Amino acid sequence: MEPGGERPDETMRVAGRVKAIRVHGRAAFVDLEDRTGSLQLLLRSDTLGDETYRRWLADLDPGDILGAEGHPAVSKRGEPSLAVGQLTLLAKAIAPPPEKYHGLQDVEERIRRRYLDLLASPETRELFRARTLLLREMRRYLDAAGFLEVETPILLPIASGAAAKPFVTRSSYLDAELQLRISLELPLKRLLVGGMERVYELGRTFRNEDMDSTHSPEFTELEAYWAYADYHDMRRLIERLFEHLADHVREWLPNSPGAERGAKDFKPPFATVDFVDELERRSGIPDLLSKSREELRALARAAGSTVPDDSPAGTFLDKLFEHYVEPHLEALTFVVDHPAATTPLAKRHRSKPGRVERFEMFYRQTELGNAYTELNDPDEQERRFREQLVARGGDTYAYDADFVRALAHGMPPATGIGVGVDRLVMGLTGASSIKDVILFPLVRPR
RNA sequence: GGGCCCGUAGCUCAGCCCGGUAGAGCAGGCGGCUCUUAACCGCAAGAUCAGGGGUUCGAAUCCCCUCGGGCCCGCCA
Repeated sequence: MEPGGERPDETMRVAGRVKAIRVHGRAAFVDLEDRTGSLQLLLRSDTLGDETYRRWLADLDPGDILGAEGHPAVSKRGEPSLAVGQLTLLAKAIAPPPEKYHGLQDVEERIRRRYLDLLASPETRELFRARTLLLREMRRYLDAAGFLEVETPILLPIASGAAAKPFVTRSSYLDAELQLRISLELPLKRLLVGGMERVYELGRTFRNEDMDSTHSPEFTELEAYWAYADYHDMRRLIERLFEHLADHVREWLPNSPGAERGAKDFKPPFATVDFVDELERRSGIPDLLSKSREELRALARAAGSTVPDDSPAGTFLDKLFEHYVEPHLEALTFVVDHPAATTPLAKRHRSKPGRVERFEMFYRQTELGNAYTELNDPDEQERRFREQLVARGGDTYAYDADFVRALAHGMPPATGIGVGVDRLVMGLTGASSIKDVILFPLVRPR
């Protein structure tokens, strides 16, 4: 069609939100936007009748949701348009939208009133769409690998499977305290005992800790458990998943420099460092595995840690690692074969004494996930839980007696992994705060 | 929990150092304009300057406290 042209024989109907109104006396342009994009409506006094034209414009505000019917046309400046014959107000915007050019800038308002952020910012809409697609792709990938998605309890008598403070609530009916889960691990391993050989859960986990750019009190975790496989198998599975997601994110966020970098960084091969060797190298401290709890505590203190004196030995090793090694883990790195004292749920290493078969993934100084060859010996599991209990201070792995009883019935040798999904989405999209990838992050009530 | 920074109209910002009683753009109102796309032109309106207290003849501005947020540290798989 030529500029100024119109097809009076064709009729089109559209609906969307008014983004901008430009009135020129007896003609007006209205930008209408929906999920597929933006279309210019052309309203003219001469075709609509002056009274109708004036009444419609008088009632029209940015943010209104309209239905429009008319003929395809091209404006004199060449913009594809709809020459409107009928206009229907579908919803009135009483409150104004954010500033039309700068959008919503205030960080707090963008989080507290996410609907306005989404309304004003296509980038925000695209990011959250990408998040959903990434989660869908993780499910597809695991489903195709023969894993079964399951749902396990969020409300539990004792939250265990990790060292963290739980949220506490109550059941009126049971007249009993309940805790919100801090991990998915123990229920999923019970399913291995029950003969479900490949399971995963993708769901919300809760930890009653401080919030910052990489910690949210409720966050999304992926955990997968795989019978008759070990942590080498798991590493191959997760590396292929990362590569798969990296290929997709570039396509879903084609204009995002953050996603461009993420896609590149999540392509294998990835660096590998041995937990103990790397810590000894970076810190200059020899023979870490032969140190007593008291010696480790003194070393952690010297490195500036303030965790309680009666924390378990593994906590001090973790603190030393966080202080000496983590700051160097910029590129995606697999840290492997941790000291046994740090990890009560992992199986002892087949050849390295004092170690477990474990890997952790780090990207930009932040842990993305954690995997083991799972401990399946009930007697040793009980001992390892009890080692945690000698320490009274700090957070420890809560003793879950029924879990030990379940292991006594035989859990197949298996590997398992936990992934911080919000952090993975951050890494793949280049987001710098966990709040940027959670639609409605927890904020202090006003 | 500690340190630093921020909070001015519905939105985006200026004014704060150096105290003199709040200014613009967008949105909203009124008027003009038949080709704009961050439309434009004119007029009028819109602000307990986050809240409270203090210093001062006078506080958005200086000081203290509180609330909310951001960043760093601590704590946290």
